[in-house]
Amino acid sequence: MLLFVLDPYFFAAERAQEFPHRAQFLLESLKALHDNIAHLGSRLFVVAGRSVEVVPEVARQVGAKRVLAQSWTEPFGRERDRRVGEALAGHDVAFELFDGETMAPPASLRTGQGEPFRVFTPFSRAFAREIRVAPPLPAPRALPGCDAELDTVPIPTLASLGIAHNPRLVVGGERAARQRLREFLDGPADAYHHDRDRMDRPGTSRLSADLKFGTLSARSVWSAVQSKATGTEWQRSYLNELVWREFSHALLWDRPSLLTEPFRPAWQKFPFLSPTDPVGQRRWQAWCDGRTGFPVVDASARQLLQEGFVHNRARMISASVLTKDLLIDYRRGEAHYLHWLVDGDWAQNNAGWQWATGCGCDAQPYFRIFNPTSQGERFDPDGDYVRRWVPELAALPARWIHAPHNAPSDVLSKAGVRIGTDYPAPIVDHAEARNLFLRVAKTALG
DNA sequence: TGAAATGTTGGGGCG
DNA sequence: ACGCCCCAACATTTC
Repeated sequence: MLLFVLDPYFFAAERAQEFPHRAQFLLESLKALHDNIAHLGSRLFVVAGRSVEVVPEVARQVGAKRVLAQSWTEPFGRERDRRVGEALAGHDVAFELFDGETMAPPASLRTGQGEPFRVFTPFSRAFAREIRVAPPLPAPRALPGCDAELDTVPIPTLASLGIAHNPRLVVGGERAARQRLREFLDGPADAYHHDRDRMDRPGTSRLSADLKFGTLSARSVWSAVQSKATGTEWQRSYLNELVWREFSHALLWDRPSLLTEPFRPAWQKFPFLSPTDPVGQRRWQAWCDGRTGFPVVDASARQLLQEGFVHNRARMISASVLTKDLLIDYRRGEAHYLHWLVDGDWAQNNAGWQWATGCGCDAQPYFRIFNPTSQGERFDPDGDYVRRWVPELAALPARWIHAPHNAPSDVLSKAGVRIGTDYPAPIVDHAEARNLFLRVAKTALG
């Protein structure tokens, strides 16, 4: 029989509004799983409660001799797995964990000194040298049934959680995931290496939520890409991103404290603006709402709220602006992203934010500061990404769309944009903010 | 998986 | 023809 536990640790009904997009994706995926296995001779049993209590209880009720589960690698999932195993052992039930969240177990690779890697490039070399990614297992042809009367719950509806359905999210479930993979491989894949940074093009695979929830395993994606091509540039480039994902999971596995503390100790006392600082509050609100006056940043903020997804390049630019231009603690941005992202994953999200801030493992140096205008001009050259998410700027020509406050007044009036009324002036002057950050960082980081 | 400041070079306008 | 200057284009250094 197939059991899914709605554990309040990651799915508390009364707190589901804190992760509305992931709740939607998860429930859709559960429903799809339920429907997809109907012909296998059993069904999906959903129970609610703490895994450490309900799993042994279900095992007792059905007389199970063994329980199989995929391990979770982030700290609390890991602890949960440990406790469930302990509880089951007390009932003489075998507990077999298998890996699947990552392509190789997160502690697989070590440096010559036996230490966890701190730098991506050597990690990726070791991965290429030592890891043979196993092809995914075939789907089961049948599932053993279950006669016991179990205390199951129906798959919750979004409405019962007080969440409105968002039609703009990627659709959950394995079938939808496989279709996304197919569309990527048949479409933008072979231009991936040069289109992946283009915020205005559908150049990426959009599989992040599938990888997070397991509607597609990283191994499935790896194998599909491997069998599609050999030695091409797009393939190398894409597989490299999967190795980055692997690296991020490994980092958190070895250093659970990363969820609360920066990797680089020098950053622990970095003088970000206090959450109670009125200037900081204004900046924070503007960044969240998408009205900083930096079009790409505002586009990404609105895409996040509406689609639960942000293009990776836009994530990096927005993180750079929040931490460096606005001097706001990366952990607040990290939490905001985790709230809204459909692909919100503790390991990936944390690694991304620490990297962009410059406080992480193998992060970019603190003085590498993105210019939101020139980034926009480079990676959204026609301005279509901005036009899509910041419609009040849609009539501006590409020449000015990334710096509307600098546009000549006749251009602005022709486009129907009044700076300060229809669209804000930049909340900070980037050049000044950059200099200030460099000074602050130099002092704080030595 | 930066950007800005600074340095170098070379073409062309001009006295 | 020549030197001078300007500046674009590119390279290097710095943060």
